[in-house]
Amino acid sequence: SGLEVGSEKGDALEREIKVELEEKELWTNFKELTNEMIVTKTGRGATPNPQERLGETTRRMFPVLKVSISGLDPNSMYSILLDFVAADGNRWKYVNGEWIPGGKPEPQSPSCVYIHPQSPNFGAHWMKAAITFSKVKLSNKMNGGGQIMLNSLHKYEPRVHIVKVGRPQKMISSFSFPETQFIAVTAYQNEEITALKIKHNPFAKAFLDAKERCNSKDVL
Amino acid sequence: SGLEVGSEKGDALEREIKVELEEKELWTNFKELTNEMIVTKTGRGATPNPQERLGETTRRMFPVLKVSISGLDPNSMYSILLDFVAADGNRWKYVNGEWIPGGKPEPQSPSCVYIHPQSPNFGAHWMKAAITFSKVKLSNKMNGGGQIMLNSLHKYEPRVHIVKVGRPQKMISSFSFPETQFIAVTAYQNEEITALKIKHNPFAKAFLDAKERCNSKDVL
DNA sequence: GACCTTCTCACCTACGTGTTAAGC
DNA sequence: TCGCTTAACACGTAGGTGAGAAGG
Repeated sequence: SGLEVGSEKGDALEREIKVELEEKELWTNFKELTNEMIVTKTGRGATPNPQERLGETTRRMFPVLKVSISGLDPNSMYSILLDFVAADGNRWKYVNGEWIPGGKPEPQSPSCVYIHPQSPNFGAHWMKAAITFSKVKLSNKMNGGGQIMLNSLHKYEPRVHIVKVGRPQKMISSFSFPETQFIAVTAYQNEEITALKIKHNPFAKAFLDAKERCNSKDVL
Repeated sequence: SGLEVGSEKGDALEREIKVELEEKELWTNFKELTNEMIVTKTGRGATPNPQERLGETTRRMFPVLKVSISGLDPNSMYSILLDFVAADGNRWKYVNGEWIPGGKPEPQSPSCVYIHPQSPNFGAHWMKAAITFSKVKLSNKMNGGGQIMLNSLHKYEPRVHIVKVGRPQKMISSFSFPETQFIAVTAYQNEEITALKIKHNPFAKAFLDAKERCNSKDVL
């Protein structure tokens, strides 16, 4: 908060803003296997009629990043931002069931910023419940939309920014979460990651059911 | 803007806020037949498994209320609200293909207020594109959720409020749209209204298809 | 019976999954 | 060939329609 100069009555001079990651255990399960996130191009998923290019369905993150925030001034206005920091200077390869650094990395400019759709809002709003970034979409091509462009086979660490708005001097606090590091991929490399995604993501239920059918066949 | 006392530099002393209804022609088509909107109870729609009472799907409005706003201060913060004013003191009946006033009206307290989900936001945000109230849900029972309770068989007129936030003296401007008047019903009375809803609402496509199948049979 | 409300249903829209085969 | 990316796909989640039968 060193950027903040002066204060009006009603504002605390010094507050300690805290941002805590939710669902740490789930994230840790993924991190132990080296997490992967799918990035797609313009990224339409299912399109029955190829003529209609309406739903630009790029891929979401799974797990979804959720944080709880405390220490804001309830009556001040903030925007909450998310971006992705290159976690190291490497390009990664999956060889013989292992991720190893290799190859020249792409020049890493900082990722675009995703603005939480409830921004801007009062400190009280952001603190009353966990903040969910379920709608952020990851892409490997820049294409104007609200998507975040990442380089495939590079490692990233999600980072949350809290920006105080509505006054000349903008105070920004940033927080990142090592548990949520992942390698961007165009297709899953580690099948244990695939299995863990299917196990926990409701949208992948079709494949969970398929696996259960196989298991019950084995029993019979 | 008579409620506003004093102003800081950068704020216009007097601005004329304008709110214009979008899709006037569609609304007028409905109004000419006397528009109806379905209100349901707690309002679950399709529930494959009756055990799971998750999606509390009360009914939306159709057409959807959309407005464009001008004359706000781009850098000030506003919330946009929607409520429903009793259009008259009557209870209405549909008799022989006609709506006629009759019966004792329910005591009319003003409806709850629906806060546009993008609230609060900058004037610039609200002015850059039409504002859509697609997610407001109408109900005939009060049940805590974000739904708006209306009395069935009473006539209402949607009204939009613009509230300047973040300062002690709150300026409120209100606008209503006679074209959007409707009678709340638990089931459609006028089948011409039903037909018009099916014709224009994509979620009713199933019934549009059914009608087309009938028509092509007639031709054969 | 007449009027109004409630519930269940089939059928859509809209879109988030990993799979698989084809491209490069 | 190999490594990586793309596109079409089947199959889910999630939920918005009016229809029609059942209640009150």
